[in-house]
Amino acid sequence: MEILQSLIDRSLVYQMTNEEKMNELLKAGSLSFYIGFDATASSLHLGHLVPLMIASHLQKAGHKPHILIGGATALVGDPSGRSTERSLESRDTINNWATKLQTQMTRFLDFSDESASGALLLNNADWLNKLNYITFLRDIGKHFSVNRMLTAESVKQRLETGLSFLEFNYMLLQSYDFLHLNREHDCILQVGGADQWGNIVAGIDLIRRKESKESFGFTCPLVTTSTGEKMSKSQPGGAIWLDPNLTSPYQYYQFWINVDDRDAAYFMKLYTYLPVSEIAEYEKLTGADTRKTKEKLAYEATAIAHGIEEAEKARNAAKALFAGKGSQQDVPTTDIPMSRIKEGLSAIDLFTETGLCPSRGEVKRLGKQGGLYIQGERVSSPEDIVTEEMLEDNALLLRAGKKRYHKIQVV
RNA sequence: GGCGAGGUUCCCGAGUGGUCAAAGGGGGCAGACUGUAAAUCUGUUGGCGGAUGCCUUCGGUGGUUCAAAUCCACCCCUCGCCA
Repeated sequence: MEILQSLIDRSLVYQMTNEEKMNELLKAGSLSFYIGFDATASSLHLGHLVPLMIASHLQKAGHKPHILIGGATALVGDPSGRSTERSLESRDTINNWATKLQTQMTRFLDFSDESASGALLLNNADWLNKLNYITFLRDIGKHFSVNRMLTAESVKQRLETGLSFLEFNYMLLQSYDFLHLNREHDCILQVGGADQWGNIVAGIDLIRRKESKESFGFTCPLVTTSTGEKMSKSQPGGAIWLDPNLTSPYQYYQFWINVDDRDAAYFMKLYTYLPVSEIAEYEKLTGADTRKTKEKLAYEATAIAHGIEEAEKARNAAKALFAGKGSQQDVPTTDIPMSRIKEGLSAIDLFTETGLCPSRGEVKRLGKQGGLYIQGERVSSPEDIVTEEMLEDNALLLRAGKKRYHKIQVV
């Protein structure tokens, strides 16, 4: 199977330059490609997943990924696909974030030195921060036509709401990154999200002008759910992060198992390594059977992001809670000393302490609406003290709403 | 630099001295119905507190007033037109 075709089959490709030639190159042998991620938060989130998966597929096919952490470009902020200017963070913060992102990526890519296709991590701060403004303008800036930049879709949109020169420069910096990687690492392919098209093409042009060499690019679709939501930060209940401290593996699993029916098989293609032929079988499932697809999807996706062990736990917990099968040992748990129970803790205390509810007011509201449960019993007065008699195996199972669970283990 | 418009709670957007924790919509959350789905209907949507109480919020800082998101001064930022 040709790698390019298999990416297309998985709906991972949106647009590309010179498909025929790129396909030949990808078949001919190992090539170097690059994908950039700006360090704009301390963790990657769902919106970063597709590019990571593409990098992973390409690596498995023998190509060498260069993962660019935009330590410098994050200081500028890419206007593409954004309606407002990004807030400016300090350099220290961004460096700190960049380090964290690096570790998360190791789940998706092999960074070992031994293999010829071992992924390389680079931070564009290493070369961009050294640039001299005048030199840069003369060497690089002169190759960019403002007239043409103004016609770029990403810029056009921002012309309505405003765009500062800082952001307007982003395209030049990203193009320069590509040029740099082309020179230093022989990168001839850049992969990015659909909103990166303009930046990628600009880089290809720059390489042609400066090096008289051909390079390539392709973009992946900006994934949206069937209900039109972006797969980035605005999911129900907040962003889904890859950092287990921000989004636990259990929550991560729950996100996937709760996707819309219409997205289940599609997401399988995008976010797992399951062969397309196998996914085709899942696509045949309809109605309630779609749950099987989602269970598989959730398990696979969690295994990729958090490892098999965590995926197993998340699955066990889900089975125990929602299907009543197996033990509840893997359900997210908080330990509480017996002394505190004896002192008297109310549902309000327990639900806020476990993070099931953000505030005491929220607990009361939930109670009023009938969404509070302890040991499967609806709690109507959250102020009531929880008694020792309610414990079962020294544990309490809390539930907020239909599907948010947390266990209290008394020690 | 000049002139004009504007910065409101998660988002959009109303609100021009008390009745404003702030209309309406979106989103979120909850209940019912289900398959931990969708659609639909209903409720709810700043924090704390044992009721009519207090605290934080309407770009920032000061001020006027018994009382300010609403008035005044200065500042910051955005947009448009002009230069």
